[in-house]
Amino acid sequence: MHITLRMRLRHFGCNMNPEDQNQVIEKVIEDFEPEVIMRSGQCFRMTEERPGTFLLIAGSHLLRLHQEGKKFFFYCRKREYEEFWKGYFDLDTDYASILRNVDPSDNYLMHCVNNASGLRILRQDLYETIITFIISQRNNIPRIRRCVENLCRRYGLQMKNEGECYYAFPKPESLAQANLSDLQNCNLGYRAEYVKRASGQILEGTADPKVLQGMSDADAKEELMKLFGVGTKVADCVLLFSLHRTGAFPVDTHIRQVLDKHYPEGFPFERYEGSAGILQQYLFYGEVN
DNA sequence: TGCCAGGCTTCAC
DNA sequence: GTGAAGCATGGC
Repeated sequence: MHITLRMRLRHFGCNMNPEDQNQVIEKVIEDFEPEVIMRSGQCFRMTEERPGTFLLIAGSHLLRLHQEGKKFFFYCRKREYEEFWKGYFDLDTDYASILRNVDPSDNYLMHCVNNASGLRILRQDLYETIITFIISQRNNIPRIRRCVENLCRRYGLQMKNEGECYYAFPKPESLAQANLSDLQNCNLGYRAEYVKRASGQILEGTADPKVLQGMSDADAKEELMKLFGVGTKVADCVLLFSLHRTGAFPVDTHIRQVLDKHYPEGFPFERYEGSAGILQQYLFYGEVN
């Protein structure tokens, strides 16, 4: 498969500046399963084009990723891999060492961890994570994907990658100034107003990423919850999936059911201080897949 | 056809 | 501070 893409790469890259040219970056990576990540409900713009080949748009970046066992082929600029995608997928973190701390007598958690081997907590763009998880509320994942795609096609910048057109995630300016009924036409329903007003607040300086970075988890959560349409659950998702605060533990209807059924005495947060959010994601994956 | 979805804001008390 | 009501839409 990667041979075909290499040929395409040569075709499109023939007249390009080498700096702007995609390359095939080959890596052997442990504990990394793109399909599991795609189905984990963290990101909504990742698809499997064909078995083993994934297409992902994050912010204004586009990546085609091909997998052959533990060998991965990243089709992007080398610099983009180093400065963006490696961090995005959290590839410098040793997940095996984190998972070794899972209580072996906790059969359910052990099952979930083994069932979602290769899951990683992404480091997504702050604004994109805020908006996509505002859209996620009282919504199902197929419809969230459609809503986000509608939003990107309507308000995102059209980009080109070696002749291939795609839409970047919209900027706060675009969504803050958007006509409310146009936003509703993206099938956002009542969330359209949340998206518009939260975008306006972000433009005015609420939830500034530089400010959030210096805050404790609790203070950052409080700051995020100043955004219209962001409550405790969405704030926890942003803390976990964008700011990589791995102690954040979003509780939605699925996790509530898991906790009620498998942890009637309470989830052992004290054992997993600082990493409970990672385990939450394994529990979530087990529940929805 | 009806329930439910990675919940939130508003309002009454 | 707490609890109930209302909210858009489509997947299953």
